[in-house]
Amino acid sequence: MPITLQDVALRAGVSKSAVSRTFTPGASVSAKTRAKVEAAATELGYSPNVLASSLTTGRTKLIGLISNNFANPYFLEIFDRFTRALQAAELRPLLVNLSDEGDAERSLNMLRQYNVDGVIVASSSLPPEFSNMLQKAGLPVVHVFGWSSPARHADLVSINNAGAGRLAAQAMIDRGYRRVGFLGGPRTAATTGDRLQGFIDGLAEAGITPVVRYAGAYSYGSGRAAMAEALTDAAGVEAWFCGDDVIAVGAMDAVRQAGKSIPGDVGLLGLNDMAMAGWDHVSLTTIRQPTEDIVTTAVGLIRDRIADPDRAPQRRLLPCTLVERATLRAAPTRP
Amino acid sequence: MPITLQDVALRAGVSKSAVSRTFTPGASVSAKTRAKVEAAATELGYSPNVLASSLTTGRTKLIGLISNNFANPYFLEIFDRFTRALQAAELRPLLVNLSDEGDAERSLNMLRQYNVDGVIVASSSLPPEFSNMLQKAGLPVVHVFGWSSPARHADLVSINNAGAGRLAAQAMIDRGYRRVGFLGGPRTAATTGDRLQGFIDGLAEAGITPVVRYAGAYSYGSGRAAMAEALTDAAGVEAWFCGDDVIAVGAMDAVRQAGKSIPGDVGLLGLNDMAMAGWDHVSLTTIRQPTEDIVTTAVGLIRDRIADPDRAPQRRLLPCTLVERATLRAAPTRP
DNA sequence: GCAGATCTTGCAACGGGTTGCAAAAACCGT
DNA sequence: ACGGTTTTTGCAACCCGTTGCAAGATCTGC
Repeated sequence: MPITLQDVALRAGVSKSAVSRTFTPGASVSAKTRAKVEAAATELGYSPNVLASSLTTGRTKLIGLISNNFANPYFLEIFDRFTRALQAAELRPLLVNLSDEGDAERSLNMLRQYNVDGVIVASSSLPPEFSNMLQKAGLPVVHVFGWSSPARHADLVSINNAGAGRLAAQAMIDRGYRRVGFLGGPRTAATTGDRLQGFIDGLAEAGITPVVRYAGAYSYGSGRAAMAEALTDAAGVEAWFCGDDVIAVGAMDAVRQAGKSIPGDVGLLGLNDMAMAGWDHVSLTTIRQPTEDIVTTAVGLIRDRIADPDRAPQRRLLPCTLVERATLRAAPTRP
Repeated sequence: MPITLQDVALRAGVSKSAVSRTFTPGASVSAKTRAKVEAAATELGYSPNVLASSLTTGRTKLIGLISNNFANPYFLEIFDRFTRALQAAELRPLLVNLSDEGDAERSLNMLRQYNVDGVIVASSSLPPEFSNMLQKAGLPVVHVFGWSSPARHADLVSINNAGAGRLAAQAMIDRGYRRVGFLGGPRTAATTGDRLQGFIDGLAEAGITPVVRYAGAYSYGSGRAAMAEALTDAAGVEAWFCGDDVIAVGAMDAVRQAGKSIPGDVGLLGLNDMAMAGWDHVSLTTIRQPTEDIVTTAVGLIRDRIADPDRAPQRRLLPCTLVERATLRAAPTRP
């Protein structure tokens, strides 16, 4: 049923090789043959079978896009951008949902079965070991949205999490908050520790030590539950730096549920700047990740690494900025 | 570098065929050979190359998952469920972002190049013609979340949109609303018309004719803008049936922005019941799509159609239910 | 117009599997 | 132990392209 190289060759009255070469950029074909082949090809509606060609070339142009953050609206934006960026680079995302534990082995297997050219691990909560495992298995991988300092195997694109923590600390200090809390993402997430450390360091300059709590997952429910607990548990805290916007939104509801006002009674600072953070009723003051940059950088890195699998692990840390909205009280304007 | 069938055959001291057959369910291999092969395979860490086998079998176990709804948080849930359901069926989602127009042709081409076994079009705003085009090109396709009555080519899984419209009408009537509006999704979306028709029909029984407005897209911004306009434009409306939850959330903010209360001054009814609809500060009264059912049904259909490409187009319409929350006033309890 | 250099082109082998077919092996009943 | 079945097995061709190689065609310069 589908048109093959053979069919086109026959129709154009040339050999298979000639047809193959017309579709291979940089191969040697005369203008005459090329014309004949192209005519025949469009006539027949032929498009080469990538998978068959991958057998000999070893390239499938398939990129595994792995994540386990399917409860965090921010990741819809991530997927949107990644799919576009990959498509623009003529690459195809094979989406892998790693929400269910224990699939790591099977996923690796799968990715090898499909001969993916590379893997993008887009997750803040998958352990670096996972990326390293893939990398060791010979797959080019770039890890996005995670970072644990010692890991030096897979390529990495991330924000400077410690820097973001310090930025958050500065925002708190500028606004005169003294009793401050950190409501991190999952304790196991590589990023959480870095953010906390930066936060602690930044606050230390003002002689402040933050209260520390964790949400169990990057989700509304976890943020809400964690904050509900923290409100009785650590009642005196004036403002919380949340490890993620969706956690912050959950926290926000817990605060309101408790009858307190934002930012009057409790201040909240998020991280990500997902679209929803800008919605009127959310208006979350937050630290923006340069999502677009992160994505294009990641796609660039994966292409580079595919081209040269042996080069040293790369690391790109992109800067964040504070986005002022309505969940922290205003900073006093300086004269 | 990667282990091949050949390697395993050599190691196990059998022919390639024997190895191939041990990995083909239902093929004829003796227990003895199978044991030898399996031992050799695990020893070498072999897993068959799906792509190579697809050459002869014609099956890639790749499913194109196409959408253009990347601004609607509901679709993160959709992707989550689809990826899981497909993975559970040993199928792999090749994610295609069709947000940019004009890619239809290229996408078809791509899907053919990758020899996908089938396509799931998960979109309420892609025209049925798109699915039909794929179907005509010989790809098994099931269209999810859309429905236009006359289309009878691709398989379809959807809710009964007209029914949902009537359900919405009934909800309005039950609560004593008389001046009612419909704030649909994009005018071009297949579903919008059906929902409106059902809504109109349902209201007609009570002698009510709704005001009709449309949002330009399934997004917060579109819902907000459309409602902002409608508030001056159609000021007397007491309650709106919104074509989608995210539109309803946008509308909600527009209403509040205008200084009106919900549901006091303006009632809102959504459709989907995405996770966010249940968040405290949203608490959207909405019509629930049985998402899980829809997804498993769709995956079932695509498997069936792959098995039998020539069977008549199927259509599965699943029932919706009303989820009572806080954006419509309470219905008077009947004695 | 010709020898030599440069392009094009087709052949055939290859990549990693699958599968029809016939030969070999294991089974059966007596 | 033997003929007849039923299974199991290996061979070789095939799936759809790619690519090294050598032969054929074209182009150079003189």
